[in-house]
Amino acid sequence: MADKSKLWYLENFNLFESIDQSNMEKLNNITSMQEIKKSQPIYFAQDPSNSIFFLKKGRVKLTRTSPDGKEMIVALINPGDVFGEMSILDDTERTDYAITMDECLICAISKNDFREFSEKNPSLNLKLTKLIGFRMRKYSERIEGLIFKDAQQRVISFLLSLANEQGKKIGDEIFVKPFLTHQDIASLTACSRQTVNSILTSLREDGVIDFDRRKLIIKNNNELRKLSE
Amino acid sequence: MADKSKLWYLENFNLFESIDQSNMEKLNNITSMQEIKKSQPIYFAQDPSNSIFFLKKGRVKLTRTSPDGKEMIVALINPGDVFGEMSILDDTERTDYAITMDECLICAISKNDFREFSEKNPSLNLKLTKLIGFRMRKYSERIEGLIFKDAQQRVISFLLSLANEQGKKIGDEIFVKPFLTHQDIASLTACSRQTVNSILTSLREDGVIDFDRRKLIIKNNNELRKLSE
DNA sequence: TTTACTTTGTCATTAATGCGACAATTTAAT
DNA sequence: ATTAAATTGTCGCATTAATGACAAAGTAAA
Repeated sequence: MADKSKLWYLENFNLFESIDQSNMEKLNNITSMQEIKKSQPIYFAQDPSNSIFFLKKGRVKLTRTSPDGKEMIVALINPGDVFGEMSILDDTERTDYAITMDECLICAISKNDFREFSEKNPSLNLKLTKLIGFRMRKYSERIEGLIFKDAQQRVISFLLSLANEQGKKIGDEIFVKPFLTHQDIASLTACSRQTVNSILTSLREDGVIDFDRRKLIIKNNNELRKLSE
Repeated sequence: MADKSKLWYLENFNLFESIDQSNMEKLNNITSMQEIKKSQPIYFAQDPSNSIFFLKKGRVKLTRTSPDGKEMIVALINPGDVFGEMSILDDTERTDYAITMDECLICAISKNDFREFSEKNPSLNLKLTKLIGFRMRKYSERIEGLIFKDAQQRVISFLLSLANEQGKKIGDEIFVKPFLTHQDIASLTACSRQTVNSILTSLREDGVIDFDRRKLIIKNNNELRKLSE
């Protein structure tokens, strides 16, 4: 199931994969490529949302900030992912803030160009529809998690999805190179930094994970999965 | 802003509004109308999702249940609203459970018929896209609320949206005929029934609302709005 | 190397909310 | 009309997780 969903993702959401050569060139013309340094904003909340982005290299995080300054991470964007696609559905301003976490290579397409292009490429349209459906499902899973799960279950669910997306299986264990601070994990799972720390520590004590500043290892995937439900 | 959003809703999401007479008849042919009694299921979780529904009369609630039996209300559906439209984006099974709250008149269209029909009616397609965008925004507002707001703020936000959608303004006050139990409000706002009760009671003590079993009155909208932020 | 800054780890305290219990009230069913 | 069931109102207690504080460890900068 975990692997299946990853595969499915790759097959379905590499948005431009099935575009033929001649269209690919047209696409290239309406596209601008940019290298962006670490910790640079891509767009801000309240910006007009008139582009869709495609991340070639690096990592991006989308965040939202509460009136009193708390940060929530809406999503982590990995190479191959699309982001900012709400602009196609909706002419309202951006509600989130996009910032690079690494040096990034980002491809941008204006909303209008994209609409025009996708009208002539039905397969792209279909993929976009699937992408939107996927996003909706993600959102509703998140709502469900916030309502039904406690902090530990949410953190574990996050670890599992991280392992699924970024992990390398070595024997029974899954290795992940950590690139998120505890504060990041807290902003992703809606709890405090200290709570994240104590959850991780107690999971390590129980032997289901191991971690330090340079590695994160899922030692007992099944047990973790049980704990997350 | 509140009124604007209601108007916008009516103009944009009365999905079939701008369909012309001849197409309306075609639509009628691929549509089945059903009267359903109070407290009857329309579909269950895990059902194949192959229809879209259009509520003509009555009220429907969409719920989801946690493994240990807690209920969350995903959405309340009012006359004029579409529901089950995720089926268009997505061929997976239903994740929610739809049940009537009143005697209802419901119009159903098979997913495939709808797709076919909407291909020939670009305006419908556009509306559908807007609807999806609207749903996404709703979802992300809900996530934000769950993360940034406490129980009282969430309950108040709910009261405000209820007043906005169902309320009748009389002078400075807004009257709403209550049709939800405290437990329902709890399931909508992700807190316990007792917490809802004590929040409502304390708001009544402060004079910003009034309520009993037959009425709910928003006495001080501005104050409520302030409290919800 | 020295210094400043960020991140992690830990603890004690506090605040928010859940939960069980039970009476009072209202509504529905017979 | 009587009885049963659902809903509301109120407690006190238990639990979860936030918060503030501070030391230790690691990282970046000067």
